[in-house]
Amino acid sequence: MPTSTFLNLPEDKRESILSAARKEFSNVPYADASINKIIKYADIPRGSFYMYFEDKKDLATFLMNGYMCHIRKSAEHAVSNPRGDIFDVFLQIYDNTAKFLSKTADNTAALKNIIIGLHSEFGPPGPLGKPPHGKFLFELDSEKIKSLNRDSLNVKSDAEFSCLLEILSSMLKTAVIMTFKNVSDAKKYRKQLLIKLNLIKHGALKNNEDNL
Amino acid sequence: MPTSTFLNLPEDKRESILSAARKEFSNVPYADASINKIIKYADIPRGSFYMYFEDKKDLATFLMNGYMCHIRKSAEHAVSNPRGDIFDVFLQIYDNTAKFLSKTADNTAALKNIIIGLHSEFGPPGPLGKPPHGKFLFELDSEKIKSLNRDSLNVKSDAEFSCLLEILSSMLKTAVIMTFKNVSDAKKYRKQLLIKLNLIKHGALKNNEDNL
DNA sequence: ATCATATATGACAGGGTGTCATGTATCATG
DNA sequence: CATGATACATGACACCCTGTCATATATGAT
Repeated sequence: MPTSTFLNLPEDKRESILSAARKEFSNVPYADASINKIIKYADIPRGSFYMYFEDKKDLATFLMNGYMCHIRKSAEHAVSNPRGDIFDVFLQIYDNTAKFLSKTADNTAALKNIIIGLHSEFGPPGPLGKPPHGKFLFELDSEKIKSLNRDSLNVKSDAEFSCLLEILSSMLKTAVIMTFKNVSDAKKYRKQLLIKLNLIKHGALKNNEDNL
Repeated sequence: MPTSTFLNLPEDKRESILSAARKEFSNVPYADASINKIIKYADIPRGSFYMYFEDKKDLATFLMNGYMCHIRKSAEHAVSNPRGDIFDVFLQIYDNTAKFLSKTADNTAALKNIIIGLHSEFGPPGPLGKPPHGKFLFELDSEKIKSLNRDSLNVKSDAEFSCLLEILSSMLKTAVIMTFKNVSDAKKYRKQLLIKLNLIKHGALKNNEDNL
């Protein structure tokens, strides 16, 4: 988290710093983005940066959260107010994300690099809601998601349910990351996600009559 | 790939460099491992390193391939000579890996850090056999794996089969990475993999009578 | 008016990477 | 053997980065 000092900065200065950061993160992959460049772009002294942020990851996470705010909210909404089954929830989340991406196509470069960079740093998907260093992307509230209706599911234990969630999470994550890498192929990735969901569906559902 | 110059080095010198590298990779996470340290440990001049390797990743990949040689071979064997269904192949690969890990528990630290580090760099699982920067872990020969018997599977198209493979790959990868992070919990991760395989199995199989 | 507290600043220490000009060995060949 | 080409070795160098800290300045409370 940025310090309160940063958050209390006059808006124009704050924005100019964030803008500089977006510029740098747009230009180069996350690992290569340098604080040096950012402070040059923003024309602030080195010390100030460390007055405001802990390090690069702190800044990047903050930027990402800003970007992802809407997406996350709609994801949480999808979880809290499920229209269909649990599979549909994950598809909905994907759709919301893809929609957001195509809408704000201009400023996506920075987000893309941050997402991909942080995705690497955060490592492979851990237990839901407990990623290594705080929330990332769609590590949804495990309480809410665990309270979802399981009646139609062919899972006998919590362990099985957790595994199912991990599978779904991982599918979603892959689809989202791929979409970030190549927004123009969103349809393709949605299709793949759909296929995957269907594959897992017919194992996770008690009844095997349902199609698509 | 290391240069031929490196490969033609007298064995003791070569080994001492690799040993130095293993030491460094054991000590710190991949991102923090430094060429500087390695050349100090190996007592070779800076220039020599770059005569032998392109960069850190080059060296790390080489080391990993050495480590993974057996595992990969047994994985390929499992693919070429499937005992059971395709799900069993992936389970077999996991078992081989876990076995190898518990056997060579001493020198695993370096391998662990490299695997986890490179896993991050290589990013999320791509299409089988076409990872971003060459083969990593279990990116199996897509030709061989695509020629596996699909009769008992409920997949109608190549696209569906590919998706299934991606799911299985991703499950396996997660299990392996987790096992690397915490070898002592291998049993737990195997159990989870088994549950996941079962979940996907009952959707991917035409007949839904089979248990476990 | 005074003092404590918050904020700003940039020089600095410490570390890292990749390159390159300059050596030194090796080896084929006239 | 002499000579020139080719491969290998070396470490100083240029350049980049990060995080800290002593010092300076503003802010605000008493």
